[in-house]
Amino acid sequence: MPPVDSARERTDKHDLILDAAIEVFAEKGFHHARISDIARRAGVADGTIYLYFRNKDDVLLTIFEEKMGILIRGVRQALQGVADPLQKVRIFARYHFRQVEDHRALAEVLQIELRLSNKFLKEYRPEKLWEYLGVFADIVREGQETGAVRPDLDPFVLMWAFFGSLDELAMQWVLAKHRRDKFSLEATADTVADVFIRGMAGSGSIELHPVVPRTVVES
Amino acid sequence: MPPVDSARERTDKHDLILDAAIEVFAEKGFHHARISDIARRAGVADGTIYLYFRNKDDVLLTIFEEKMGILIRGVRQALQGVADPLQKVRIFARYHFRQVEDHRALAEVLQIELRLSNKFLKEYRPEKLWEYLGVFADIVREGQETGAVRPDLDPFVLMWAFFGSLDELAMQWVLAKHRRDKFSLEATADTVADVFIRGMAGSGSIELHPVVPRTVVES
Amino acid sequence: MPPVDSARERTDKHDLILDAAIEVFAEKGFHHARISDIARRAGVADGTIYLYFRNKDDVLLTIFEEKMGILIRGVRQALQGVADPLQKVRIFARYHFRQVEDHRALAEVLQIELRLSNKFLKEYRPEKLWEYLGVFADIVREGQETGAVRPDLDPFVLMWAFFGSLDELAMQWVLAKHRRDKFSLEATADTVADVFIRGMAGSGSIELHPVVPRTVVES
Amino acid sequence: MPPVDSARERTDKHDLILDAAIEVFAEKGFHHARISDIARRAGVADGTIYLYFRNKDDVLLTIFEEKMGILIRGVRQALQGVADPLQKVRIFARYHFRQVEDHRALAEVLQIELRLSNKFLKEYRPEKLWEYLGVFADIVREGQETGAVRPDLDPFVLMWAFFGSLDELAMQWVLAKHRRDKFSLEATADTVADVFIRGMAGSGSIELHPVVPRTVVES
DNA sequence: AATGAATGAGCTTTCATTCAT
DNA sequence: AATGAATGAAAGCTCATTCAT
Repeated sequence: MPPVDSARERTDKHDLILDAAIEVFAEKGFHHARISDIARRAGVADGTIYLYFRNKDDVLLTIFEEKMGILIRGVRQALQGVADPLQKVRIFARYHFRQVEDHRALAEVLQIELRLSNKFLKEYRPEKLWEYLGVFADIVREGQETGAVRPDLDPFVLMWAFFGSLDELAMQWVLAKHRRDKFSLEATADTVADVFIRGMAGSGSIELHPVVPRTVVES
Repeated sequence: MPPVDSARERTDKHDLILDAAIEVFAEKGFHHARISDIARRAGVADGTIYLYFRNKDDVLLTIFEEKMGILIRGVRQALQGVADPLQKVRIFARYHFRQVEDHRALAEVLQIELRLSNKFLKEYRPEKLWEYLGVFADIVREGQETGAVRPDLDPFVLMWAFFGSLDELAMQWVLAKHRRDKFSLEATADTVADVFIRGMAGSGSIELHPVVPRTVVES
Repeated sequence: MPPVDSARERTDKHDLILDAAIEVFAEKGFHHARISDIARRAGVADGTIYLYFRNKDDVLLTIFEEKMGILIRGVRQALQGVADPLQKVRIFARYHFRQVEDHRALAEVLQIELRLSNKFLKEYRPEKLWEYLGVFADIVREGQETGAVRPDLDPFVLMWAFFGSLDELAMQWVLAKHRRDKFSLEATADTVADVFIRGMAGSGSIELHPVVPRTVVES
Repeated sequence: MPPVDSARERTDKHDLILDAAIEVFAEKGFHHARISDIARRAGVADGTIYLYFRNKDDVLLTIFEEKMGILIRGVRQALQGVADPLQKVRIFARYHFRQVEDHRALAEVLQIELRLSNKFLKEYRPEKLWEYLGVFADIVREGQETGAVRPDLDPFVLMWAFFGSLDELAMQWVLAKHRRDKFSLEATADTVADVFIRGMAGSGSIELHPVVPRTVVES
């Protein structure tokens, strides 16, 4: 993920609080993090947090919204100038894991703590996530138009399957911190990309594996 | 999923409480479910729950342990007699989604509520999950020995990638209940299986294995 | 007011808490009384209060409800066997002030603290108060039927005027505790009764003061 | 009530704030009214209020002090030129209720919100109220000197009894706004006056004083 | 084994008030 | 005089857990 605030004043309370919250959430977990912990870390009073955010949930959700925005801009930029859809898949995977690796605390919050929030999972519509994944879905659709991607694959299903793989591996990588068995995210990115690229590829692109007709499966 | 415990009486307090808990957790969420809710639903006193479980977390974890045990036995049985590793992948996917579809309340608890428990994500070692996924990792290893699966793929990475796909799609399917846009898990199983089978397959291996009819899975 | 619990166990938590609350409310005021103050005084845990009452307001309202019930039964009993409506007015006044005098803490709560509760003044319908005052309104109506009370007086207005007088004097007597100028409630009862009896009396009963026709006033 | 402050500019912050406060207190209640609400309504900054008033309580108390001052001057003026003490009682009652009727928001604040303030009831000495009621007590004493009022009545007791009646009825009238059963304060004034006049009158005094037409009061 | 009344720790949020500008 | 961003104290209520019966 790109630097959160490349050249702005560090005293802006909004950012100050969010950055403190990311650290505290990553350390203690959302549920166990007290507002006063965040306030102390940010160097402001408890009440100040409520001048910038509605409540504790809002702090978490804002982290999600703002950081996802950055993520979306980042992945679009990384894909710029790349023509081959399958190549884009690899870039997407690498980009995703790179962000996780470069922003561990943030990744931990996004990967784990966000999911601990009832509000997030059940009430909130994570449109920013959909937008992020929409970038991938567009790659699929584009590939299907050029014949690079098999036309029988549902972009919606493929999108969640791809994200599920990235997300689960990122989760395991983050959790590995608490255990002792870290693994390389970089190699993982290529493995996942390889599998999906071969799995998605249209007949014209990977000659070795003819497509099994879908109807057979559904017999 | 098979009957939870075919050989034992259904009035056994242990099972009575777990079944009540699954319903309550699915309805109100783990956090908002009160012990007294579970007790009332199970027809026992609050204190009785503590005769069978250490605490609220333990109830959730026990659901996980016991249900995963059933899942593991079930998937092994579904794979029995199947020789082709790639075919096994398809069966695994179908089996997984079939369980989600047939046990919605349980799936909701396993998919969503389980992740709301700090204990589960950070402190607990979900060995039953590893055992379940180990079945898949073994398929990969086996396939690599016979040449059906590309030897350059890390079974560990592949395992989490595959599970991530299944899990994320199951999550979206469960969450779709709260929204209005359900989709077919059956077709989804085949799409995911297709992508992974092609992605994993060693050269020239795909044509060899005709699809096993679905009835086998459901036996 | 009659003894709250003439011959019952003092360990009943409900009464224990209410009695403690009356004392604490009288001492510190409703707003400044903390639930933990009441709990400590009653010798129970904070949470126990919530087993018997919905919240702090409910404790105050229950005091009102229960004590007013006793007050109503008491005033009815005091009026039993008295035939003359004007005599009943005197008995009502004396009874009211006697209760205030005998139950200072309770009177203070009912007089002062109850009125500090927004809920009570704006949202709550104090039906028990209406029932208590209804006893007085019935005296008026009865007197109007026998000719003892002027027929042109609205019982509703008279009821609130009479209660206002009693209440304000009781308030001043209670507040006098905080100042230094106590006065006799007994003599006060007779003064108020005298004024209202003469003011209410029909022409047949107090010959000296012919009624000024109401129409003149409204000219 | 006469114009609040005829000789001074209406943009004076002091008055601006008080007028805003009366409205806000009447609408939301003293307790739920926030300083920022008053500030916004008055068109000033929060901090500005503290340049004119010590604190929130002081705002309420100042409303009381200033408005009571006006009330005192008003009632004295209404009584000017009236000789008969019993007639004065009627004028007092009419004047009091007329003020309540003409200044609902203010009446609501004085009737209800003022009593919600602990400070007012327990710590504050409402000398302005005493001065207002002193006008009534003086009427009583004066009447006792001329024989128009029974000499055995304690002016202090009578004063609180009379005020209690007025106040309670005004309270019921104000509260009736929240319910649906308004009643006429005008007729009520005469009823209360009638009762007290007869109740206070010395022998043979009543016939002497014809009722003064209402227009005098409204002059 | 079962009960369920009792416990009491735990924490978000509000808002009157301050004070640097 | 005026501002308004920042402060931080303060407490009601819930509910997992216990334990006497």
